[in-house]
Amino acid sequence: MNSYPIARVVLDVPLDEAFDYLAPDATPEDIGRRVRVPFGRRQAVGVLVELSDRSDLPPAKLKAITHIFRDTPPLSAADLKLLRFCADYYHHPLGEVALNSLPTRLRQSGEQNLPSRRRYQLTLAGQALDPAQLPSRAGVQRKLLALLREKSAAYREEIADLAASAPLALKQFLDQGWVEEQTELPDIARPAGEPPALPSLSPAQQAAVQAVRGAGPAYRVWLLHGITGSGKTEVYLRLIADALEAGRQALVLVPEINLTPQLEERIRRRFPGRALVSLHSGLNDTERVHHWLLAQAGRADIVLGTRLSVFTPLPRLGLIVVDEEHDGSYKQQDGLRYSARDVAVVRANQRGVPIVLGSATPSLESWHNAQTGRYTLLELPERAAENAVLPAVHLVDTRHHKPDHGFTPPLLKALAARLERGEQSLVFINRRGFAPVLLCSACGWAAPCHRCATRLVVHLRERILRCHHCGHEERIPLACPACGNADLVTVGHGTQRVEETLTAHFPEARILRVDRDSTRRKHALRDMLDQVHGGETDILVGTQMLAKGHDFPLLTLVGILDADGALYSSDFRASERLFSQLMQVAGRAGRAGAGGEVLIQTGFPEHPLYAAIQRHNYAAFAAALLDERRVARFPPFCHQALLRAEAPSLASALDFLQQAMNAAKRLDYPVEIYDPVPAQMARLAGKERAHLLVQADARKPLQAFLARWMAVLRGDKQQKVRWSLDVDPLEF
DNA sequence: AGCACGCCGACT
DNA sequence: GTCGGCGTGCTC
Repeated sequence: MNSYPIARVVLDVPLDEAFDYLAPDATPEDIGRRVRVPFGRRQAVGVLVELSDRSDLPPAKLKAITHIFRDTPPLSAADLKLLRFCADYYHHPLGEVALNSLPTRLRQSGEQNLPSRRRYQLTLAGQALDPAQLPSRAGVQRKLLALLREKSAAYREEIADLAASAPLALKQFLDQGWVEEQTELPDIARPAGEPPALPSLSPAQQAAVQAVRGAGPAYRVWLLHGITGSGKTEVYLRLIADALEAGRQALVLVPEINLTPQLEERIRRRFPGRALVSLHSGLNDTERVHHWLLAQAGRADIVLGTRLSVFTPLPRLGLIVVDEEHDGSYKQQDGLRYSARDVAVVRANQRGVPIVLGSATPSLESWHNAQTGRYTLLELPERAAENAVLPAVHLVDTRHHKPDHGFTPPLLKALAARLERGEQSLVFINRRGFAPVLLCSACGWAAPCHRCATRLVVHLRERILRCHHCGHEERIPLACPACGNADLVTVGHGTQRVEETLTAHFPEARILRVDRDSTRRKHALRDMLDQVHGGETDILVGTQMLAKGHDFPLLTLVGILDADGALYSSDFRASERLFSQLMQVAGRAGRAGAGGEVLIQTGFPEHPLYAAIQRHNYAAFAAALLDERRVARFPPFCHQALLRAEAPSLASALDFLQQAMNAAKRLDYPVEIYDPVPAQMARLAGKERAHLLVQADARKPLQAFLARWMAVLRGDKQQKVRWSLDVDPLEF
């Protein structure tokens, strides 16, 4: 009998407690291990988080653990500490946090399907075997014995290479008890070859690398601010090299977009002989668990992945890099609504390692932290590539230059000039489809989505109306369903209409549209980008998708249509996002020697956002936005949490929130509690949504309040609305 | 979240 | 007479 007969187990259920089980043979080594337990009528997989010599439950209620999975290492104390932090900070059950941090294969109760490689070695009996005892004609058996003697262990493939009948000989050896089989986690391919010659660093890059190096291996947050093309990646690579040199692992986080492969290739080439492992949505479950296990075993040197990989166990962690730290995809928008960037900072702190947050347009939160000295700012002010200059940004005032089908004469002229010179252009419009509105010219009816509080977008090519929020599709009506008028008009522009307009203007041009619709096919985006790089395209029309990462050396003009919408949005983060997006798109122009040009069509050319874009002046714009936020007491000058509710009717959602608000006020904490309001997208996929904002000047009182409030809300059993808490919300 | 049990409507 | 609707209650 063990001195710890009780195991506390957390499970993937929305219950904020651990469950006690009898575990007579569990040892402290098993803390952090996956276990299978009976739970109600079924078996569930959980994580053993604590051992105890007693339970508060009557012994009759205790069931025994079914199985402790000892085929993989347990989560370490450090891993569990990070998961506990997330559970506490985001007020989410530890079991859900822990189980969701594991690859799906490990959430299922299988130890049989893990990637493994079979290895064979001689048993004592096998070692004692005299080859003369083998049948005289068994040459293959002799060869096999010789191989196993020489190598002490051999993989199945090596044995198969001996002779066609070698596997049979192996089976005979196994049957005789001369050989035993073991399984091990397979390695991954490491690139061979010499490290490439290192590119020389600009003075700013050099200074950044030296600063981080000089500070040593301790925790510190570095904000690497560098415009597109300033060579942030090269700085990451030098710092990763340092970490590897010191025998540590590096964790590199990237946004959820399709440019991971490029970065992966670049890192792989840079570190021959090192094991780089990726964790992103393109992997299947087997690859994912394989990579994860290699990281956990300390056999992967570099882990490159999206949001979820921030939780990957890394015993030798020495450096964290968060590329494009401002990117919204680091924030999970359902379930555990964590920010991988923020969790990465906490993790670096817990592990005592440096973390580098990189961006051309840092989030105002990070920028503010750099201004106040919590983070250390590293600036890369110049483009690193030789001859590379920043594109000239011009504003085209649409009040003077009237757009025809979305295009002003100056933009058309600029496009024509590029065509003449054989250079590429990019027309950016952040709206796919043909037109955002189908309007009845007689009664003003505009095709609505019946499940969302939004309008359907016209997709003329497919002859359908599509909701970009819930995916609902319907045929384009022939007449207005409200008044019967047959004159329905499309209003506004999307990528399809822009493509059509350009084709009409430049019939000889090779035009390529790149958006979610045109790249739905597998590898479509890659094929299209190859076309662009091969010079087979004259004009690119595209959305956001084209803004990120991709290099277009032949591109010298970027035209931006319809960006004004975000200028006066009710979302206080809209202009921050627009700025970041425009900086990124503008950065596509002129990465090569030729100075690029950016034309922005706008009805508000005097807006400070555009002035800042023109001067490529992030710092000035950030300062202005931070002033606004300070005055309005918005983040980062306060800390927020949003209670979100979803119900069949808006009234019931608001009613629930009203009661939650009353309960919150009774708790009497120094936090501000706002009235419940409908969400910005009040109806989504048939569900009415509303929320309630709470905010405080400091994290501590907010957190203390949230803990009490959640306990009250969870205790109140019968609510028919679905609700969730969003700490540090980005979207309203 | 599952997965039961439990008590009221249209059907082989 | 049953199959099945989802209300409500529990899971160590």
